Amino acid sequence: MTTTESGARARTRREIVSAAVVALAQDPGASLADVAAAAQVSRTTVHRYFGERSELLAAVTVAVMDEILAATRRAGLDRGPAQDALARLCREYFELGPALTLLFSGIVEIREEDWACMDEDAGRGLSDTVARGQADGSIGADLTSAWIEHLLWTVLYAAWSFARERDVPRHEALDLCLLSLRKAISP
Amino acid sequence: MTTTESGARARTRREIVSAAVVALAQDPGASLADVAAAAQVSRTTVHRYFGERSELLAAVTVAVMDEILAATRRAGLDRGPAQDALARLCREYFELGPALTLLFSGIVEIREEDWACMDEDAGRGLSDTVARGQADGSIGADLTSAWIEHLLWTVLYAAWSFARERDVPRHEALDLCLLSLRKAISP
DNA sequence: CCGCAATGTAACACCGGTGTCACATCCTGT
DNA sequence: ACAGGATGTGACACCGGTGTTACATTGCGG
Repeated sequence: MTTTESGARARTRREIVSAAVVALAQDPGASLADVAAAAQVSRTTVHRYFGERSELLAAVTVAVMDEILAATRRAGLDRGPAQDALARLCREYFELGPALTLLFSGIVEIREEDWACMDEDAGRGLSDTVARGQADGSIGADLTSAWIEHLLWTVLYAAWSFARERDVPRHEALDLCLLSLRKAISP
Repeated sequence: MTTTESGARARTRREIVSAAVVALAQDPGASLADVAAAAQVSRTTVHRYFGERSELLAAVTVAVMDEILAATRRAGLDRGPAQDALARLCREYFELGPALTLLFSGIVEIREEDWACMDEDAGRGLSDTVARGQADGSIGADLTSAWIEHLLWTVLYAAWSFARERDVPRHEALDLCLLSLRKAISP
């Protein structure tokens, strides 16, 4: 019955959202027409699914949050030494690509409460891992944990943009990132 | 004779440009009306001085470049150990504030050739200092110099935004930045 | 194969930013 | 006090993005 309809609608919807992620990452001022073109869809269709621009943005935000949540889960932060866990997290986040750009450029804003909610759900988040590392001495206590979290995100984005702008191979940029980060947060 | 006229015009012009720097740093999509308001000037006046938006943007770019150039000169990169020189550079750049945001957010684009030209003029730039440090062993050779430069800018901006978003005292954010950076690029 | 859902096309009004003007006002140096 | 430059005010046309609608077309499922 509605299986088909739901299937078709859901597919188009996903198509539009993921096109929006890419388009907005490339150009923060991308118009709905741009997004529609990227999704190989009429502008009218975009409006049919999302009505207002802000609705699309909201959907994009949710999509990005889902990606982050999944990546965080894959990283398995509670396994092994804290430094290794953070390195795994970086590798996962690095693969997020455009979503990472969106998050970092502030197009997508994630509220404090949502972060907390995600941490809850992801089997403990970034902040706990940092705290764990500082507790067992594998991560330096000379830096605030808040700063370390901020630093991780920033250096991660640095690596991503480094690979994108200069055309350095991605794995190379990632290695530089991991090395720098490990040195920066070591005791 | 034209001393007065020239003086008045130059003052207003500077006022508008510096207001534009602040306004654009706060909101990348700031309208000319916003800039005019920030400069306490009529929108018409802005047009009188710059005609098109792009002209204003160009003027802003020049202003930012000048600020960077001056900051770089003040840092005196050829004095003392490379690590200290880079720390001094960070301190100077950190004080750039909104200009730093503009530069980092890509609103202001500086072409490769202009960077080179500035380095020439600033008594040797960032890249030479990194190279010097790597040559004398005070900076690790495990990281590419290109990456270290990229990292420095990024971590600097991280500290700036860290102080701005969370309301951490600026000097505190700067200290965290300098410490992280020193550790990251040490041998 | 029929029918409905999904999509496309075209046109429209609306809004905000832009760029330009004419005219009024203010301020400053002489 | 006067002349001229600098600025403000209000108005205008223009453009691009937005949101809506009516109607045509396609295509998939029953």
